[in-house]
Amino acid sequence: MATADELLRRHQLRVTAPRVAALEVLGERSHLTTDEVAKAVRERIGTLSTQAGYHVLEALVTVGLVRRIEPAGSPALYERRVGDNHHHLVCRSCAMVVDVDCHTDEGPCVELPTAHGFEVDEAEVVFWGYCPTCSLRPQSSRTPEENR
Amino acid sequence: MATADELLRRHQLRVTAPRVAALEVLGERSHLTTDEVAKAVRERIGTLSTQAGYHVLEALVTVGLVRRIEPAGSPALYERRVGDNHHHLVCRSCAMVVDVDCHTDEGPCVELPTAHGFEVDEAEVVFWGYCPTCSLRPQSSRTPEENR
DNA sequence: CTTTTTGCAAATGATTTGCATTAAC
DNA sequence: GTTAATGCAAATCATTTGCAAAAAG
Repeated sequence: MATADELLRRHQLRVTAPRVAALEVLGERSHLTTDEVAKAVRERIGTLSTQAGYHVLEALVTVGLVRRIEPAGSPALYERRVGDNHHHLVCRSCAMVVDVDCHTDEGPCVELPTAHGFEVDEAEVVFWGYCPTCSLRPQSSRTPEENR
Repeated sequence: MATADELLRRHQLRVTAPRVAALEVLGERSHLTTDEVAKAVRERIGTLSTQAGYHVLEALVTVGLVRRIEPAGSPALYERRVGDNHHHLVCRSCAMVVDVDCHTDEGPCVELPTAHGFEVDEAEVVFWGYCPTCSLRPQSSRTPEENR
């Protein structure tokens, strides 16, 4: 796998400590909020303002190095897996997010609607339910972090 | 079709003017924001506070009379079509939302993942793209309201 | 040295919460 | 008369914006 530096250069982004650290953090853990990324980056490089956290992630999302997912009701989450069209399983109780691969050998697992004259470029699939732990104790007060 | 009064009673909700009006409004127009619903309700019954608008919609969503959809980056939208597992086409440019029926005679159009121990109860599918108008003039500044 | 990125502060916008008042049952 | 719904105010939380300072190329 390419280093963070190479990835950034390849996408015409200046190589800065916050960006490198953010890419590395997201390479290790997935489905992190802006805040969680910023915190982890701070642990690596010392400081990072909240706003810089937003800027960094925005830049990475724009060039396609990072994917932003925004499950209803929670802050945006970021992940490194991009372009493989995987989907997400979200727990209604603790907001834990799990990746789900799209297992259909014969093309995409959802057919893109051609009607309505829309130019569709992405299908976003979110499966809502309860994770194993929350199924057992539904009024769980665990935080998503505990599950990641 | 049942009247708003009947629907509310059936779901053990007190029959109040704001709730009746909200149901009626959503029976006529779909994909409205809290604000748009509140405005339309005011036109029917005189006044309604913003907060009451949130309360009313929350109550209707909770009993399943109304569905809330939350496309990334925009405020929540509400619709009366519930339980038919239809999906949404969202324009990246003007945020217009269009319903898409799920055309698969042999069961649901997306297979629910059984792995990971999740109890999945809903599959939410959002198709992102550009509506016909925005495909032609991509930097469109039209508002979603113009399209609904 | 030029352009981009970061840091700081303030603003925005949707939504939630607490509590008194009012209306439904 | 009880309980639930509404109205009002204030608070919260994620995110955006504007601009000056710092760092990358």
